[in-house]
Amino acid sequence: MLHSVKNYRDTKALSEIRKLIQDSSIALSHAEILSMLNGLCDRVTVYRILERLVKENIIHKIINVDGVLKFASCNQCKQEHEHNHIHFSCEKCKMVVCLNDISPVFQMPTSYVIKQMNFTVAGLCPACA
Amino acid sequence: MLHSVKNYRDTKALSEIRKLIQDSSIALSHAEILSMLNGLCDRVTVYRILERLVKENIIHKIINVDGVLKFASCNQCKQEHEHNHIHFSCEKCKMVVCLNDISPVFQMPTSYVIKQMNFTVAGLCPACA
DNA sequence: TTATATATTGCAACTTTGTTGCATTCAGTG
DNA sequence: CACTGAATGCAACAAAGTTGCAATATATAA
Repeated sequence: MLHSVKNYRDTKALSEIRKLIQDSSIALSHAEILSMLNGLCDRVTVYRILERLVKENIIHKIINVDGVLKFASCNQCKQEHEHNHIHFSCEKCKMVVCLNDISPVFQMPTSYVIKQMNFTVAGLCPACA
Repeated sequence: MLHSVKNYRDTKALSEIRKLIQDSSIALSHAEILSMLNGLCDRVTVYRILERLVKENIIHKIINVDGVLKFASCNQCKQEHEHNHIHFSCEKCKMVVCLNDISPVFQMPTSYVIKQMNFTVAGLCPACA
């Protein structure tokens, strides 16, 4: 796991949110995390912790088809942060999952500088199909 | 161009918004469209017209990396509505453009039912690079 | 263990974005 | 011209996200 650069401190809210995301097989939204925390901390704190974890490359941000932000852990990421896999967003149960093994192949014009990618396929997940 | 199914009516706001999107080389957000209209109609009307135009397959919806919705015309779409091209989202000038010629290739597990796709690559556009 | 510096939090207030209900207005038809 | 209902504006609301600041808690040194 990549290490903190700054003097980050270990708090109950931080470790709990980190655990929630790491233990989840699907990506979680801010609202979902907040309710799972059961009042452990404030709404604003969740925003700030998620922001930190993204910055630290411990979790990554996914936008589902409804425009809702979801967060998932970066287990599959090696040294380099790799996000060029596909995310699947179920239209029925709203779950979002990383399909880490599937990397789309495409050719960008050289005039563009690529920094990040967000590939989302939406439809029905195996459970809802 | 695909035709309206319902008894839609031609209003100033509708034609103006349609023209704005059609004439723009980049995708526009609700906020951008609203300010370009210069008070021609209400905020809510813009939402409703955009919703209609998407439903009519005249424009399509893109989610940029910041989670902001953008709208672009469907010029490149043939009979069938095709959205499996890449969208580029510039981190600096925030512009979003459809790269209609670039279709990523990938293989999904058969257990998933695919209904729509959203491929966004972010970084620096040719002008900002 | 205690003291200290500062990272983190909670709260309040605010902005932005999007939605809904309803009375009014306006486009299209006979 | 009159009529029907689609479209609009307005107000009120809800959800999502941000910011400033005082209070609190964590890591480190003493």
